[in-house]
Amino acid sequence: MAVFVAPELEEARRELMKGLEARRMIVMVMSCSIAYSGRTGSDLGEGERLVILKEDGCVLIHRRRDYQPVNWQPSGCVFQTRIEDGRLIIKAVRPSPLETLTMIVSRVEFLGTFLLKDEAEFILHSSEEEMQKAILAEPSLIEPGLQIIDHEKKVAPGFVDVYGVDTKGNTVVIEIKKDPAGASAVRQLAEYLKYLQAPLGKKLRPIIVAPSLAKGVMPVLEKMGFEFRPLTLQKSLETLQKHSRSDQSALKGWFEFTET
Amino acid sequence: MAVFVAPELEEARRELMKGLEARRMIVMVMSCSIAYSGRTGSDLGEGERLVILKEDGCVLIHRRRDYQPVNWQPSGCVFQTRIEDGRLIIKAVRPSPLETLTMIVSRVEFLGTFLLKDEAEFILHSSEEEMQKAILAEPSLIEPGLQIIDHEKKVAPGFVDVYGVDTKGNTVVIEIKKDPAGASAVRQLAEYLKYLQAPLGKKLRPIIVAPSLAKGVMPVLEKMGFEFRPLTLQKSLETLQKHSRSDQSALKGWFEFTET
DNA sequence: GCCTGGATATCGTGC
DNA sequence: GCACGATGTCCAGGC
Repeated sequence: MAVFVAPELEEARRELMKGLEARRMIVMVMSCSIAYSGRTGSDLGEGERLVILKEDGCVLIHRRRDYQPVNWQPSGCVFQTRIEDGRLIIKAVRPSPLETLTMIVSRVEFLGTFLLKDEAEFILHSSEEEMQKAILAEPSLIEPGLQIIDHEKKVAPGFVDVYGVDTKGNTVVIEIKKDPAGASAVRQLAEYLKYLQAPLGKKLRPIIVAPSLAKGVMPVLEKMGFEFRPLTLQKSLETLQKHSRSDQSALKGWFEFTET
Repeated sequence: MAVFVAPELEEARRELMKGLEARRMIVMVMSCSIAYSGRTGSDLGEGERLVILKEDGCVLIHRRRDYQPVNWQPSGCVFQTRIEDGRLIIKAVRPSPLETLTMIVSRVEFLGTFLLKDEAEFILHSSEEEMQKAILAEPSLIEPGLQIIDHEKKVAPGFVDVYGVDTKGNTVVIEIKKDPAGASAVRQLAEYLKYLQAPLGKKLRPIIVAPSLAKGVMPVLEKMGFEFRPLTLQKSLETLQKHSRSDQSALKGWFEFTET
C-alpha cells in the first residue's frame, strides 16, 4: 500500500504507472475534465471525482452521488499518461470496440495504490438458473406427470428454457422468468413456437413460469392459448435443497440469514 | 478530506459515521466478508476489497479485478454500523425492495472521507434518442416524402418509436436500434403491428432502422415483409447539426475529438 | 406503485 | 469475432 495526499502531478503520474506495473489497484481523488469517444461520446467539465484503475485495465469514474459511474471503461484497456501544459493526461483505450476515455487532470488530492489479497469464492444464489434446475429436478412443480426432454434447446434463433412432454403426449415449452413476466417474455416464447412442431395429433403447450404476471398480460396469454405457472425463487431453492444434499451447505447460510 | 491509514475499527467506525453525516464520500480498503440478502442472496468470504459509500446511500464493493462491483447497493440505503466480537459490522439496508448488505470487517487498511466539489454538467451524445431526433427532423433519411405523424406512440403494450405515412398513404411503423438489429428487434416490431391497422386499402410498412442487421436477420425480414433502412449514429448527428444551430456547440467537442 | 424499454449497458456462452 | 439472453441489472418516463 502506498498513499499520497495532494501529490504533484508528475509524482502522481509516476506512482500511478508504478502501481499499475505492480498490478495494484489505483484509487485517486482528483479534479479533472473527462471526454469519452467510442460507441457514442460524452463530455464532462472540470470537477472533483473518484477514479479507480484496476490491473485488468478497467476504469471507473464516480461522482459524489449515484450508483453508476459517470464515465468508465470495461476491462482490457491500455493506459497512457503524460504531462501536458501543466495537466496530467490519463488515457484509457479499449481496443475493440475502439473507445477512448481521456481524463485531463488539473489537481490530484489523493492517490493510493493497493495490492488486494482476495482469494475468496463468490457464491451467488442466482435466480433463473436455480428455477430451471428446480424444474429439472422436480417437473411436478409444473404439473404431475410432466417429463423433461431437453433444456436450453436451440431453436433459431435463441434457446427454449425447458422442453418436455405431458401425460397426453403434448409438447410442453417452458419459458422461465425470475421477475414478473411482462410482454417481452410472451413475445420471446411466441417467437420460439414458430420453430417448434407438436407430434401428429398432439398440441404445443407454451407455459410461462414466473413468480407472477405483469398487469394486463393475463388476457394476452389467454388469447394466445399460453399457460402460466407461478414459481418463486424461494420455492425453487427449497425444491433443490430437497433434491441435493450437496447444495444444502451452500444454501444454508442464506436461509439462516433471511430468517433473522 | 480526511485520510486514515490502518485505523482501529472503532476509529474507522467513528470517522465513517462522521463522514456520512457531513455528506462526504467514504472510501475504504478493508478485509471483510460480505453477505447479501434480498431479491436473491450471495456470500463472499474474507478478503481485501475497496468499499465506497456515498451520500445518497449507495454502496459499491470492488475486488481487484472486474469492471462490475462484486456486491453493491443502489442509492437510497440506510447505513448502520457497530462493533461486535472485535469486528466492525456495516449494514446497508435498502427499504424497497427490502435488501440487506452486510459487511463484516476484520481490518481497515485505509479510510478516506472526501467532500467532492463537482457542479459540471454531464453531456452524453446518446444514441437511439439522437437517431430518433434526426428522423423527426429529416424524415427523408428514411425515404422521400415520408411524413411523421407521431413518435413514442403507445400500443398495447409498448411504444412505437416513429409512426408516419408515406407518399401513397401507407402507414409507416419504424423501430430504431442503435446497435445492429437482431431477432429481438424484429420480434418487438412484429408485436406492435398486431395492434396497428392501415387505412382502408393501404398497407402497413414496418421498417427497421439501425446501423446494420445481424447475420441471418435479412431473410427473416424479407419473409415477414419488413423493410430495413441503414442509419448510423454519425449520420444522425450530422443531420441534427444541420437542423439545429444550438446543438452545434455541444457536438463540436465530440467531432473534434473523433477526428484526432 | 407498476410497467416498458434503453444503456458507452456488462458479462458469459456457444458457434 | 458475432449473436443471443441473463442481470440482485440500473434507470428514466408514463400512468
